[in-house]
Amino acid sequence: MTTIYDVAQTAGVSISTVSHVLNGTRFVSDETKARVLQAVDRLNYRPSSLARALVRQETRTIALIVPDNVNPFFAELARGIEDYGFQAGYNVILCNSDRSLTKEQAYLDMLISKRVDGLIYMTSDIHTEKLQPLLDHNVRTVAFDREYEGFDALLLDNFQGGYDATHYLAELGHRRVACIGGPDARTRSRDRVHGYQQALLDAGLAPDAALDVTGQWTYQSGREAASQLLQLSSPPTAIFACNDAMAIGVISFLHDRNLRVPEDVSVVGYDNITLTAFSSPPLTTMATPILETGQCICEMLLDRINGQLPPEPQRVTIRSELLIRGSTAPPA
Amino acid sequence: MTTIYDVAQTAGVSISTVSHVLNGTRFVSDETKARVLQAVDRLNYRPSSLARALVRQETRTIALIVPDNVNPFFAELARGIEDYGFQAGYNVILCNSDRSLTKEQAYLDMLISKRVDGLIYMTSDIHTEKLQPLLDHNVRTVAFDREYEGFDALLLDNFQGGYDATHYLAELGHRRVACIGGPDARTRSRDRVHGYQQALLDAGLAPDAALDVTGQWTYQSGREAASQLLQLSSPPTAIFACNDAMAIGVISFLHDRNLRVPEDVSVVGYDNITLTAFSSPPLTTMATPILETGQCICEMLLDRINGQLPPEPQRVTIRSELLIRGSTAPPA
DNA sequence: TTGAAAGCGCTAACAA
DNA sequence: TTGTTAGCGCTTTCAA
Repeated sequence: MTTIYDVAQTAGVSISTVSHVLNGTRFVSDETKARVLQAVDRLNYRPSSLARALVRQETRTIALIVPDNVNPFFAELARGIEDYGFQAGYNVILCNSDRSLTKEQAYLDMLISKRVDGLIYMTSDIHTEKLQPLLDHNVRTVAFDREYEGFDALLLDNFQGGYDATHYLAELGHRRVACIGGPDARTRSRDRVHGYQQALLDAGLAPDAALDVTGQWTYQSGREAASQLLQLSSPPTAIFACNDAMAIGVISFLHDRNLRVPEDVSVVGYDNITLTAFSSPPLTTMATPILETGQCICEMLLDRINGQLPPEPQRVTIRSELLIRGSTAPPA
Repeated sequence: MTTIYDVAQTAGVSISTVSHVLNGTRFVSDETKARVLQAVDRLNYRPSSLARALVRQETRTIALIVPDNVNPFFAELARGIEDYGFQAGYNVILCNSDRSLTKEQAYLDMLISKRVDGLIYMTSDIHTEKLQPLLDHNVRTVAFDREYEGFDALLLDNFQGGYDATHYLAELGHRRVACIGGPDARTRSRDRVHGYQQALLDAGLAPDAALDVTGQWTYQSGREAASQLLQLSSPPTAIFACNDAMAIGVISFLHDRNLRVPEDVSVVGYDNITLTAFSSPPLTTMATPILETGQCICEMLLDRINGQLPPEPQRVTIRSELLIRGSTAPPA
């Protein structure tokens, strides 16, 4: 491996000169500069970010912890983050937690040791104390759709989204509106269900616990929830799934049962992942600007890292808006 | 930031002792060991992988370059890679190339500088000479679905897959079978189209250039290709899309046009991404064990890094097999 | 306009 | 059974 010493030697200068021409950190005569550059080229020299990071105390690497990068929502978010990071000269380490505390803990330890400059944290209900080491070790962290004391956060307006989706369905004339929530009872995403419940109340519709079911955010769990819902003696005419994947699962199940969407049952999703424009029928959903959200999170993190943010933790909330497509209609 | 010196000091030992108890690299008396561990704990010490990497000449970090991590196929592959890497103690840096040579080049440079131990390369037709620096700088590389001289590769049996899909359609009785290929004319994935063509020939079906169209691997391009195909004076009764996303796009278009799948048109995809089990109807596809393939690639890379592979470049080929679901039937 | 040298936080060879 | 010390490959202060 060729080092800065090799370059210095073949260029006939000192290593500090090489360093300075490479970083543009002080004036170097054109002639010496040329000799250095030529040596760099001839030796095919690539400076070691490792050594640099050790002295500069910054790695220009950030990490992203998601439950599962296959989930299209997180995939798109990751994409936005990676895009923003790339143009700013940062690399991103991808970590899947599977919502397992053990895996998260293992990753946290690895990442601190690797001295990542920052972390974007999207996942389970970790106890705040588990995050303490991040603070101690100077790993700037922004949380997504979660609030931890002392940490920046990018939030979603889940209550409003759940409310709007349900309100729309009620306006269409549906009186039996079901909701498929996520598994976690205490997280912010639960607010989508709360918004649903409130909208029902406001529309003068009696809440029915049987219509309020739970999924696992996956296609498959959407199918299962739909199955459960349709076994009811008085099944819903509209289903609001708290994310798009489950909504797609619902449509899949209805298709199997020869029920038509939206003629027999209306379906609304949440997030507006790319796929929803291409489902059959295209899905009405609470559209979130996912890519932009990813970029926004990364921007917040890099701003924090580079000291452009006020010392107190920041909170930014992103709203979703109803996007009407082919999966919804008035009840028959 | 607390260092190994701090730990040594509070434990009243030398730094080499600290290093050795942390790495288990030489015998240390139980008593000293306990003191060290206690100090580590009290100071909340995390060794710097950076410093370690500098002396050990290994970072335990690998990188993955994909065209786009949102594409479900690459997302699932990435997942398999990340899984395998994690359990082996490696982190993975995610890079999206958008099939842009410029971006790839920029990433290659960053990654070499970061001294990643290895790279998994899934993307465009880069000229082999662009990869030369990887060899020079000791970045072990395995290519996916591409062959570069001097590099390990994990390949897909694209010809056979294209053949099998088409053969199945012909057997069902279809005589007008269309194919939607990928954009790149010279890549291995093109073999799916070649397999299609051969199967047509073998079935005694006349090739028709109008039935052999091109997409961009995306949902949207699948829609567009379907639109083009259905404008034909004699449209196909079956469509083989060279990946699942395009197949989903085709179904989406047919749904818009009130054409039934499979009654009016049969559709076959390729890859078996998770989604295909939940489309309406579920998609018949050439199933590839995507997750396992990802793991297999990562295993190959780590084996190469750790010197468990023979010096000559390895080639492994993965076959896909027909998975019949609801999107195919005999022609009306 | 450039160079010498200290130091970033570790590992591991050598010594005791 | 443990300690001393020379690097790993850079950046940056101080000096010239």
